[in-house]
Formats: sequence, structure tokens, C-alpha cells
Amino acid sequence: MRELDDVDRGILHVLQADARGATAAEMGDRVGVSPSTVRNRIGRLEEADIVRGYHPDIDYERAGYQLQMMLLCRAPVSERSALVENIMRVHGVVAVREMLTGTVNVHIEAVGESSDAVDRITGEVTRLGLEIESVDLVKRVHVRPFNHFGELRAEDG
Amino acid sequence: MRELDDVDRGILHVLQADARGATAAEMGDRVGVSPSTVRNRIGRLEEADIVRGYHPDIDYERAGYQLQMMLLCRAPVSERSALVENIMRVHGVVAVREMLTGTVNVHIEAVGESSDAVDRITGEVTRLGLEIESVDLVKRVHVRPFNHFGELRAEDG
DNA sequence: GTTGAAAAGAGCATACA
DNA sequence: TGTATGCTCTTTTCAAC
Repeated sequence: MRELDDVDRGILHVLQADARGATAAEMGDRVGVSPSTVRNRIGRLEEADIVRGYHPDIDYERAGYQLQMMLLCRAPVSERSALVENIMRVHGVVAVREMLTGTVNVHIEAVGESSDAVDRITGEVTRLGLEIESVDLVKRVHVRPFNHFGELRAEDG
Repeated sequence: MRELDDVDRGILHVLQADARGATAAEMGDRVGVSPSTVRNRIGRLEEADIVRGYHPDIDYERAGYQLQMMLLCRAPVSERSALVENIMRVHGVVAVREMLTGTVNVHIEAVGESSDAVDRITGEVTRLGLEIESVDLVKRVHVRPFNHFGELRAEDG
């Protein structure tokens, strides 16, 4: 897939707002193409791995996982990618960011039910070979789905 | 809403895998209830803001936004929540995490098309009143949708 | 709180421009 | 590639358990 055009961007824009509820017809109206075209485009975006999946945005705190933590770690650059594979398997880890710059080059986001989870997760991460720079609790996460796709084409409202 | 039961957790589990494609019938089979019940439960989860929405997982790099950055900042605790409102409006910002502990208490995740975006975003964030501790580029983000809901009830496969 | 049935609507696959 | 049609499945709504 070469590059996104306005139709693709408009579709992404609408999907960002409600990936489960948005219908192809709705999106077609927004960007000015037929529902079939919308489905074709979405299929292409998925095949090109531009859209990797669709996930619910869950308020972990309300769901009973009151502890959200952020671990800032250092990993040898040579082993970093390999380590990430293992980190992703740690129970409670929801995201890992590999940094291109900086010495604190791995950011781990995790959730847990109790303070035991903090100990367990830091222990496992250390055992995997990372040096933990800091462990901090998250008060709140604000997600702002990237709504800058196709703003000219698919206006909100 | 009091607390999640196995049915809720099983539904969340399946939604995590494919929030757009998963049908009520499918989820009902997985957790052993009727499709109607699945829809009722999902409605409750949404009303309780446990499920805040559904978003596509987009590979920003492949989508043409090659620069992903993480800004670690300090904000006066008293003003922090107010500042976050404004940060979320900055073009390119996709997530903000308010930290409960630590002096670096605001983590900002943003994307941009070129290096100009880095300057612009750091500038805007500074202007809003935050002290930037570090700006680092993200090489890759690994999202691991929290699949620990209802593992006993709704097995994968 | 859960289920089931009828009506409306959406999605998929095929064929065509 | 983008678009239109027919068939199937899903969702919705409402009444009943």
C-alpha cells in the first residue's frame, strides 16, 4: 500500500470515533463514497497492517484493576527487541514502548488488582534483564484517538 | 454498577480480541449466555463508563505519521488536572497519563509527520505551563490488549 | 436479569463498469 | 480500482419468563 488518500483518512477518522458502531454506510456518507468502497478500503488498511485491530477503551480502574503503573526501564539496545517479546507476556502488561532515543529506552504500562501486582511485575521485569529506572502509579489516562485524519474531508458533527 | 462477574469479564475478553468484528452471538457462545444478554451487558458496561469506546489500533508509522514521541513532564500538582485538558487539545497528542507518584507526573504521547512537529508540540506544551523533562522518539509500540478478563470462562481458540 | 421472536438494517460476495 | 445488486446474518425492539 503506497500512501493514504483522503478517503482512507476520512474512514480512519470515523473509525476513531466509534470503531464498533460505525457502519460502512455511515462512513461512506461522510467521505462521499459507497459502502462497498468503504469496506474495500478498510480491508486494504487491515491487510497493510495500518489498522492492526480494534479494541475497547476500558477504564481499568472501574473494572476492578485499580492499580495502573508505568515502569521506565533501561535495556541494552542489542537485546531490546528480544526482551520486549518476553515483557509482553508478563501478566498485567498492557503496552510496551521501545524508545529510539534516550537511555531510558523501554516504557512499560501495566495494570493490577492490588499492590502485590506491583511487586510481582517489577520482579518479573527485573528477572527478564531490564534495569528499572522508576515505577510510578498512574492516576488517570486520557486517550485522544488521533482525530487528525481527514479533517477536511470528514467533519465531525 | 457494582462489580464485574464472569459474564462481563468474558465479554470484555472477546471484545479485546476484535471489538469491531465480534458479534453478540459469538460472545454469547463463548460465555454461555444468549446474544440478547450479551447486548444488555455491553450496554451496562458502556453506561457505567467501564467501556469508554472502541478505537482502531493504528500503526501511525505506516499511516504516514513517522514521528512518535513521548514527552515526560513536570506539572504543579494543583494545576495538573486543569493542564491536561489543554494538553489534550494540542494537535498530535494522542494520550496523556497523569501520574500519582513521582515528580515527572505527566506523560504525553504524540505523533507527527515531520521533525517540525516535535518543535511545535514541545513548544505548545511548554507554553501551557509544563516543564519538559525529556523528549524521546518512539521506535515501536506494542499493545497487548488486557486479555486477563475472564480467562477461565472464555478461553481463546 | 434473562430470554426469544419478528422486523429492520447491515455485511459479504458476486458481477459489472 | 470503484460501484451496484441479491442473499445472509446481525441487530433492534418488545413482550414474556
